[in-house]
Amino acid sequence: MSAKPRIERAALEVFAAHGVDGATTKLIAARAEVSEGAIYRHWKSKDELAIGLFMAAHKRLSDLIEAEAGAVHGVEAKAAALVKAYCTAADEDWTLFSFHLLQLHHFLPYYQDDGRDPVTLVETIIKYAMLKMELPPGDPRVVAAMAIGVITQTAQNRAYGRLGEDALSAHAPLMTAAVQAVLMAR
Amino acid sequence: MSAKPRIERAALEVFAAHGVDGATTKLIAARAEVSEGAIYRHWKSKDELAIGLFMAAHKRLSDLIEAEAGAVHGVEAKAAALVKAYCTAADEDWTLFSFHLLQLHHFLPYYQDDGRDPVTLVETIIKYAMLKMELPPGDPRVVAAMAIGVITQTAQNRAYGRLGEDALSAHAPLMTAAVQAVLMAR
DNA sequence: AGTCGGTATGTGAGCATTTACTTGCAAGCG
DNA sequence: CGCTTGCAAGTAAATGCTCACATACCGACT
Repeated sequence: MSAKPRIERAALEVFAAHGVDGATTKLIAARAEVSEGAIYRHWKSKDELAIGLFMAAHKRLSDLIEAEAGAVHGVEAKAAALVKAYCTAADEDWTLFSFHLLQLHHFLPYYQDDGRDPVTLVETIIKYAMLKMELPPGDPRVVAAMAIGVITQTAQNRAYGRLGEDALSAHAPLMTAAVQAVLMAR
Repeated sequence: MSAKPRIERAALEVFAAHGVDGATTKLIAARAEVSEGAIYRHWKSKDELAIGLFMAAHKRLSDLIEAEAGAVHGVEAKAAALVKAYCTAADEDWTLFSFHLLQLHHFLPYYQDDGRDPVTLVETIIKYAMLKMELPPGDPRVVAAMAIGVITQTAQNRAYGRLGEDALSAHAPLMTAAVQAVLMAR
């Protein structure tokens, strides 16, 4: 079988476990059962490999949020959609999702600011809902952060092994109620 | 002036910016205006330096939570106390706080499981409140994660430069209301 | 007060090792 | 054949850390 997908999987696992800087090309190659040189047939550098994987996760999550939230109306439903988007991303590829979650700050410099990242998307939804008086007023940046925090911290604790092996979606009802509560609270 | 505190400050800044693995002893020494060797007069290794700083932040935050939450009664007040504890830690030394926040997962292996970390403390408070029927039932591990997420994600976004330069405590009222809402939501 | 000696602190050149990455070669394949 | 994919061995640079040496500090003893 071709080495490229094996390398991607291996890299994902190693990056998630050790961080981008802590991961070595040797480890990735060994885990993929491939020589180190094989990596460089497909990527220019270790960082390019890492960025590619990260951006894939980033795009997937953003797309899911846009799709789910765009398909429904009203803040309550949009909150549920947000939780659903995160849970779908987490359930369909937990390694990719947790890599994105835990290594986010490593890639901040590479962020293109096109407003299509999860935080900005949620911020926009909240701003709009405030305009329509569906939400009480308040700094949308903070409200967005708090709402997302409900989900991401739960996911983080799962990644840390504090929540057992259940899928993230197992906690979706609880998270949905909490996100809705955060949005309305003031 | 003695080099040790200068090294601690420099290391904190470099670790927070580049991560533990991404930080080099050369960079730390340069920033502290000290030779590399000086570091090793006070610490056995780069990792020991990092762990020491991390544990200081960890202990400070845990102590604040225990003190603030222990001084009041009722979940509402304890929620406010939790927010206050985080804000105090963040305001009194933002560099130390953000280092702890962003590099947490690097130090998970070193965690001693004495129940005195922030998450477990909050979990215990929640369990007790549920027993006393002050809170609706639900997985305390998840509820604790969600409540803490409200605060930590806000802090993270501040660290990412998305919230301006205001102190974290500037958002305390909003966060307090949100945490209380999360606790009661179901 | 002065000076001796031991210890703590800081230097900077340098060490062994590890790191990301390259290169020459060969096999697979349409 | 021509092109892609993979390997094994290598390279130059960087990294964490050490060590011989220099200086500052500080109490004890005359």
